Amino acid sequence: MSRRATYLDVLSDRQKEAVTSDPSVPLQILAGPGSGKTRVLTTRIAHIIEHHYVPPQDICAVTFTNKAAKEMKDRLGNLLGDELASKLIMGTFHSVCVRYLRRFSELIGLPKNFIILDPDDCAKVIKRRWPQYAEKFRELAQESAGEGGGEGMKEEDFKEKWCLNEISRSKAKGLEPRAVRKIAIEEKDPKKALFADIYEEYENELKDNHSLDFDDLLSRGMELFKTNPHVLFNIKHIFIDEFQDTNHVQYTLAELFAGVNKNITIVGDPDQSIYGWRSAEIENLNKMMRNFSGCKQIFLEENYRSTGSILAAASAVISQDVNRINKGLFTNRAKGEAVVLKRFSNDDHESNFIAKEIKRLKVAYALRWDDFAVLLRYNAQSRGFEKAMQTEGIPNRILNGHKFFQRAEIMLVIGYLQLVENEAFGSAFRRVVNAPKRGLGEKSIDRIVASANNIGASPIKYLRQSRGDLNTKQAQEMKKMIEGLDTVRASAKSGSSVMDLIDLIVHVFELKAHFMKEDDWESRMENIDELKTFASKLTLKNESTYEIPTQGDSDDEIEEVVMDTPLRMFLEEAMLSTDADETADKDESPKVLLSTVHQAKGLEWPVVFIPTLEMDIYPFFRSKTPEQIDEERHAAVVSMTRAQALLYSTHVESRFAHGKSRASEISPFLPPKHKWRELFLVTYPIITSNARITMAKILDRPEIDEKVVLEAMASANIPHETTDEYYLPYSAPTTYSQSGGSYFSRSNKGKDEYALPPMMDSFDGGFSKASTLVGSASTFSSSTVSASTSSTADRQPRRQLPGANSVPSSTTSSLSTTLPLISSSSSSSSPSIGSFRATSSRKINNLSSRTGSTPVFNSTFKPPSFINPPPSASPANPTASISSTKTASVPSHSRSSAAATAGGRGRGRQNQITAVARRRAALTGPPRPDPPKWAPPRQSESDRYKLPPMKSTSSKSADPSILLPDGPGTGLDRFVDVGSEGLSIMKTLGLSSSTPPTTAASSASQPSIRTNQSRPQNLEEHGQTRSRPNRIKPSLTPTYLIPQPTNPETAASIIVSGSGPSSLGLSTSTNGVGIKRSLGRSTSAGSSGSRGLSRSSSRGSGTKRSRGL
DNA sequence: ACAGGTACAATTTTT
DNA sequence: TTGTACCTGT
Ligand SMILES: Nc1ncnc2c1ncn2[C@@H]1O[C@H](COP(=O)(O)OP(=O)(O)OP(=O)(O)O)[C@@H](O)[C@H]1O
Repeated sequence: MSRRATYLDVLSDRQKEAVTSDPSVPLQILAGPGSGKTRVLTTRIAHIIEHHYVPPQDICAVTFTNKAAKEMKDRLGNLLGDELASKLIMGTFHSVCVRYLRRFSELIGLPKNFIILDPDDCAKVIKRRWPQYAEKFRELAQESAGEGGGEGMKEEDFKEKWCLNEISRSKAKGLEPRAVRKIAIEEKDPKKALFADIYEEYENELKDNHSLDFDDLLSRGMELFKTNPHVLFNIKHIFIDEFQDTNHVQYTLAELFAGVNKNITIVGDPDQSIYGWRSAEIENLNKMMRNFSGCKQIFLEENYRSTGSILAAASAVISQDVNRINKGLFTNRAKGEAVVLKRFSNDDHESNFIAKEIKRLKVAYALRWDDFAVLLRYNAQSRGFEKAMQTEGIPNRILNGHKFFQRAEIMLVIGYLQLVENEAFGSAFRRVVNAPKRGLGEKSIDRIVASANNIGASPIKYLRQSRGDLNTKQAQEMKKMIEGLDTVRASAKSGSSVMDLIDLIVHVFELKAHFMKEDDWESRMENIDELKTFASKLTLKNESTYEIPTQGDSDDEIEEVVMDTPLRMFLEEAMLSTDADETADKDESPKVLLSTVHQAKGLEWPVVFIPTLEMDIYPFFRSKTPEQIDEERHAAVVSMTRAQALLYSTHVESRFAHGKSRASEISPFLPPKHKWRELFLVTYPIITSNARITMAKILDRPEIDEKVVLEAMASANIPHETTDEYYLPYSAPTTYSQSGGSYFSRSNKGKDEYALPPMMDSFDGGFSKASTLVGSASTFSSSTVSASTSSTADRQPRRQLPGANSVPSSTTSSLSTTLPLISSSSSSSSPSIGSFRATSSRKINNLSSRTGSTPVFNSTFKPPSFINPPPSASPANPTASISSTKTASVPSHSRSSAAATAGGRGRGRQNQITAVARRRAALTGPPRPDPPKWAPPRQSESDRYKLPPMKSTSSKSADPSILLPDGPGTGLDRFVDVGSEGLSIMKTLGLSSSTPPTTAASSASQPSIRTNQSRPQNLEEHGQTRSRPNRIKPSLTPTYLIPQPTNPETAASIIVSGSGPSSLGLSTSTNGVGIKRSLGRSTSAGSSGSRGLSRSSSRGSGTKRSRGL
């Protein structure tokens, strides 16, 4: 009783009505963002369990993402207790379907151990046959051209991607190949007919493969429930969140779950539909009204999430959609701070602004890193922002889909696991069979598969009984591989954990040796460690997972245990999870989130940044139809309405892409300028104590202690009021004020005129002089950073990297790779740290086999001795030892003809840039420390700011207190986020807080940890030079295998105990292998892990690299 | 079979 | 600028 009162108490009357509405009446809750839909849904579930005595295992709740499912489970746990909550059948449509399919596979003729196909594997199915298809298409096109038709038969529209999408769309609509063919014949559409063939072949291959793709999970699920409705015998009620984004099959599933009783509750918002591109149909809302007679609708109108200002701005955007029914959303919250709409001259300034502003706001409002989110239109946009945050030392996390699982090394290990689970899974066979190299090329593989098909067996089964036409060596290798698989399978049967299986696979198939043929093997091994961590977290999670109730007696139970083997669960989860970090521990160090709008749906943050509010991004340039444009607008509005207290939107005049700067216009979604005055602040916001009070209220947090905040701001040098100069990259605020003064003041005077910030680039004629000054200032800043590092080095020679000063310029690029970016363990979450292109993205000659971390250098290229000190040289000096380990990755350059090769090319380029930098220095040049060559501004960047750096800047660069925020004058506490932790780290390391940057920099030196092919090169260049003494990144030991706890519980406890930024020590302890091991593991699990996870090169690793492997 | 070089292409959203 | 598909030579 009292409990019920409790949960109803926190609801509005309307919400209460929704919660307590008769469960037997179908219910639609339609409401705008932040109106508490999800809260109502959750509470309603609890209510029905508590008040209507429906057992939780009889309730199914479907969300759109795993994240949302987790969130809901947590909230339910709070309402009902974890035990009850965990019994609910809850998850995404996909994951729920998998559970059922697994359980009842035999009912629809599915093998029990079917494998979920990775999208990359799906693509390969099509790709493999593409030449055929393309040929056929050309024939068809010619024919139809002859007949005068030919429209819609353009070859450029017929691509693999299109086919894959089309397959997906067909499945989402519930169309099988036969149905498509029928339509094609009716419509006399040759293209569609060809597609039907392709589709059919695709389906056949999947079937032979014992595999299902994502869409199959839904459509086969639908098939199961249609043909065997009794498997849903117990379902008493289904709840669906974000209903506006369901597609046809999902709608059907909803109906099937609702069953004859039609007990269904859905929530949705037509204005937030953003998944039309994957066949979501808003129409489903109406369809539901039609198909569920007596369906009740409840509208919620009050927004509880955001301030008045944010809501007003969002309304101004959404109301441009004229066809929309206005839902009259309102809020009783305070108006709050104005929404900031800021324009910058280019993308660099935009991202710098965001990074710096996050730092400022965090202190000024006493927030945590995870109170901030930067919401993007598409994933690739994260780079620039990641880089900026990196530079500012902001711990961040990128939500990236399940890219981690697409990395070549991960797919390889998973491939072996898949074959252990189900050796008929041909995609895994193809992936794995020649990695490590077994002397089989594509031709041989095709032959094996073909022969196997002929006798109707899987390739492995075929190979077990016949050596086909393989040569002796190949046949031997195959035998060995199959024996290896059998070994692992036996281990799996005997109950080994997935972690152990992974270790076994790495061992049995000698994957490490395989990886070590390439110079980025360390990061690959790290990623495999990460996969193990993922596996261990999963084991824990699965213990609290719901079971699908079955009719009949309990001997099923035994079967069930066999069914849900850890391996099977792992493979499932690995395919379905969007983010390896999803299972992240709650107490993991907080991070700023970089995410796409789509993944941010349903979530909220105190502070949200929306960059790139520009034409061709919002709406995306490929959006053509009004529906598509509307959806783009929805995306923009969804972003805006994620914000609780502060919303910043930015756009730029010129964006850098594909090596070129392109002019960019503001998004047409923004309201007309005359409305800006009431909606936006176009200048930098001043942070007042009033604002702090409002913030606390909105967030429902304790009042912020003014005194504490003011002190923090003072000590971190954070102004209440800022100007452009404050946001200049890398600079201390005073650096440019003199030169830029008049210019800035002008900009600041511009009242509500949308004044161009001074950081314009040179093509703006009007301000050319000033902008030149400033532009050059910021240009120079990159070199300034270099200078700062080296000047620090000059001041603290004993701490610097051995030999750093004497680096011959021609080899500095190598050195760069030995200088890792400094960062705290928390900031290490960002994927880029410590990795570098030289080894990551260039394909490099295989060196003769290397052992351990001792690099083997080609005789023609001798690295300077300091690069490669013998490991023994350094026990007392971590720096040296670490750089030595790093060196293992460097020898990319160790090739005979440096200039001709990839590595050589890379170096050449760097030298070129260096030359530019030096020339510039010479031009402007009051003497300043020789700019270290490992941090040259990227060429294009320099091009963008046409002029050489200002003298004043360069002279300032000599002033350590300005250039080195952490210098003796400023103190560590400047970077508040690290604070005591950083200090204690320093102390642990025996360094005083006044230790200059380089010290920490070098002590934190570390090998490349995760290699990210897609990361811009200058990222690490800047990162490395940007000294961050108080951020210490744990170093990961590259060479030896980190022992894994065998039992998941141990593993978990280690992870927990080691989580958080305190996983340091590592950075310095050289010989403390023992420590490193345990801590290193935990580090990997916690922060540094997510780094590699979150960023993996889009395709680079997944596809291209797979060849290398 | 495999490695290296060159020309070219192209930039979304996800389970 | 970066990633990759294709072509070449060993
Ligand atoms: N009655 C209420 N009183 C106070 N706060 C509320 C109330 N209802 C919801 N909230 C809060 O408002 C915020 C938004 O709620 P919720 O996420 O449920 O909204 P939503 O409608 O699902 O939003 P969206 O459509 O954007 O996903 C949450 O922080 C929630 O705790």
